[in-house]
Amino acid sequence: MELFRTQHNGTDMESKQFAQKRKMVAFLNKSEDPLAIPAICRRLRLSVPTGTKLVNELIADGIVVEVGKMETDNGRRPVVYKINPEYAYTIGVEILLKRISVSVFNMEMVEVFQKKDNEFVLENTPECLSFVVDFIGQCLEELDEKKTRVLGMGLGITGRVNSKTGESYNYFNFLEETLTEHLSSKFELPIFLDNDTHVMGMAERFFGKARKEKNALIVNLSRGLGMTVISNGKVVLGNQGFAGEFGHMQFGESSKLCICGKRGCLGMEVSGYALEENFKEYVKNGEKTLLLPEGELRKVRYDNILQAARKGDALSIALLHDIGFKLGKALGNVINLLNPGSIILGGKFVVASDILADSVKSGMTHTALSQPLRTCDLLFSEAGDESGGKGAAAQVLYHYDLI
Amino acid sequence: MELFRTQHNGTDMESKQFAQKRKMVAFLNKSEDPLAIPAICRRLRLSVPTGTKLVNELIADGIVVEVGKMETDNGRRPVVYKINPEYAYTIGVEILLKRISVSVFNMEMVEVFQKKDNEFVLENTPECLSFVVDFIGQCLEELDEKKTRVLGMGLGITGRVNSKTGESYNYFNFLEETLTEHLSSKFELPIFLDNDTHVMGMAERFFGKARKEKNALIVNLSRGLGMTVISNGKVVLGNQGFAGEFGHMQFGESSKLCICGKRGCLGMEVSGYALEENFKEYVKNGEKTLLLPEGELRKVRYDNILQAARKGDALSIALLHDIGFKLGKALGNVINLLNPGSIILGGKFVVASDILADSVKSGMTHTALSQPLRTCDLLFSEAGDESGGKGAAAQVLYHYDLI
DNA sequence: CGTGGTTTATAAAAAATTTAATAAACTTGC
DNA sequence: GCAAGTTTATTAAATTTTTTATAAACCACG
Repeated sequence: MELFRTQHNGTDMESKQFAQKRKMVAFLNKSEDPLAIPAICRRLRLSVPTGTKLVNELIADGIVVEVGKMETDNGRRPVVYKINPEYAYTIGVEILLKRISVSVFNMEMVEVFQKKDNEFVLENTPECLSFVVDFIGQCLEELDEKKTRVLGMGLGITGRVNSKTGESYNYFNFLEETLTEHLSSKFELPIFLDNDTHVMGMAERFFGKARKEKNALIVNLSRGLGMTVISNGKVVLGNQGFAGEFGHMQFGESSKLCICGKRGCLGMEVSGYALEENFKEYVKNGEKTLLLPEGELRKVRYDNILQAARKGDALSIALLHDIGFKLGKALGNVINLLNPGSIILGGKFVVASDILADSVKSGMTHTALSQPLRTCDLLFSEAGDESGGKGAAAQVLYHYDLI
Repeated sequence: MELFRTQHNGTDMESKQFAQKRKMVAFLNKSEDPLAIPAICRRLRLSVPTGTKLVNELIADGIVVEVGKMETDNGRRPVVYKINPEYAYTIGVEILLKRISVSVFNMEMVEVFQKKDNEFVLENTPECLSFVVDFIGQCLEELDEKKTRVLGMGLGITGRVNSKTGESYNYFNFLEETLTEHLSSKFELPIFLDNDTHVMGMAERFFGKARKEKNALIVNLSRGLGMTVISNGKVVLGNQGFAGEFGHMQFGESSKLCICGKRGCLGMEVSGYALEENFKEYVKNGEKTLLLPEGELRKVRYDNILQAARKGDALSIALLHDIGFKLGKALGNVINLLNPGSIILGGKFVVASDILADSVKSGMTHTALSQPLRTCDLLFSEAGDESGGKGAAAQVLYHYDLI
């Protein structure tokens, strides 16, 4: 832990060795496979004897473990090493409108602890904040001896967030200090904050379908619409961390008033909210659907419409196609601007990926230039609904250059 | 030169020292002010005696020069050092539709040589390519002894370019090899290729108004419309280097057919071309203007309209306002997506910056969210019309991590 | 099944770097 | 104007790192 917790900025021998060890740990943790000492030494420009010395010290500290001997084509087989998966842990907290979850991961990002509350309702009140603090605090208690080996805690919260200052604008904005400062003082851990969409994008970038992609767009299509932009392998946060407000881009033909105060926001036409609204309007106008009469119209949520579409409900499918086409057109514009290698569609809408795929692609051809479009893959996230915690925790590893 | 030309990948002493020297040179060249040995050593985690040794070797190689003693508040004044400005040179070539220019810069980016041909007309023919090759070749001859000290040549060419592979798609696309390969074989120099807009963006990023900005948009508004996106301090090239096709984003209300084969491209409404078209249409419909009857209508170029606007021609001003407003609306969308800290307007339209500023800002408020808009500055490039060479040459320095 | 070729690992010798000590240059305060 | 404090520069001693040499592990080929 000392290796990450303390800052070594001197020019003395100890600082240099700390820096080398940190680079070594970074290299080992970023590598998919265990590494041999000669390979490590080539990368770090170190002689084999010193490399061996440093690795042995890292083993003595419990940071690195020996894995075994590697199969090679010729020559003596090297002993290979990896980061001790139980050396340290990261915490990922997801605070959504109707759910809070706390996940704890080991160095291999295996979830070693999870606790969630699906009854939770996010409100911008001190009571809600102290519930959140208590909830996280309980989880920390349950961690027992692991508690002392936590590198940091990453949070993903709905709403607008300045991930650079650690401020949350929509929720818990009544504090004197920033939300990050508040949580730091409560838990005495390094805290990293971002919005739910960026956190989902991080998960996709580091563990999901954008793992090998240096330029990607990750769309979060659930009740709202957001985007994470990956350029040069890094998440684009922008000047204040507000980047990715895809749902508030003005592409639309509609003139519905958005909560942001503008008309024509894409999110008013492409989102779970829009799906609900459109569905209700069509049904009121006498359109038939498989969904009803099971539930009352006002109780229908976009999740239900997505399920109905999967079951073949014509109205739901038609509405989804419409949304997919509009989304595709908007994405085509972003393709022209950023030339991504792949676009990953995530969020609750992925359950209807079969229905969306064609309409999104069709929309993209309407606006994207053929050259950048040709090499841009449209993929659907396989991360699942509860991957937010992983992305939230990834912020911690990212900060320590371990990912 | 050896320091940059050769690759040192070993773990031996010589490679390590080469790597350290390269880092030292990078640090010195990136610094605005000359640096003292203790400051260098702190950054490179080196003891003062070794730092001194390396600096002395760099001086012996002619790479570094002593500047003098620095004023400090207390203590002995340190001797400060900088890169020898005449140690090496970079070449920047700009190949536009109606101009070719070759500039040579020293390490301080002072132009030590320039040659241009304003009669040049870019055509996708072998003849035009050999003219270009000859033109550059002549410039190299005229460099005399400096010729042996050229780090590399960067080119900015109109049209679509894959800067990663070095291919040019619109011009000189008849070659078996890539344009970069072709030029490399002709000049035996490291060659770096990108389009004119990215090259202009590079100039703005490293020497212009985006110098201290990690997240910026640089708009190239001339006869066409392009953009360079800067995120996390780096130029966003995208998967194939096509990023920045702002002019082909579909925001427009117009349905004019663009050369790309689509309708509604922003460049059909916001560009020098659009300005010309709109002007002609209005004049045909009997609108009055100060510009005519000096020239015939079909000879009017957008440059003339911009000048007329500066002189107070009501029609030209009105048309510019319209373009500015539309541009602002489109930029507002990109603000929502990327949250830039500043937007720099460059290209030929900057002569009318006074007229554009308000209308662009007004357009931006129509689409941009208030939070990201508030901290986004709208600036106008001061780089001037012939700064493309500087940006082209910057590619070389960027490649060697000297900028 | 042994010899030659290849890669890894370890131990002693050689080289390079850091540390510590000292001198030099400069400011401030009395 | 001199002593105390601060920072840079240089030199010699101590430490660390690399180099070299040697052994170990493994494959392929005859």
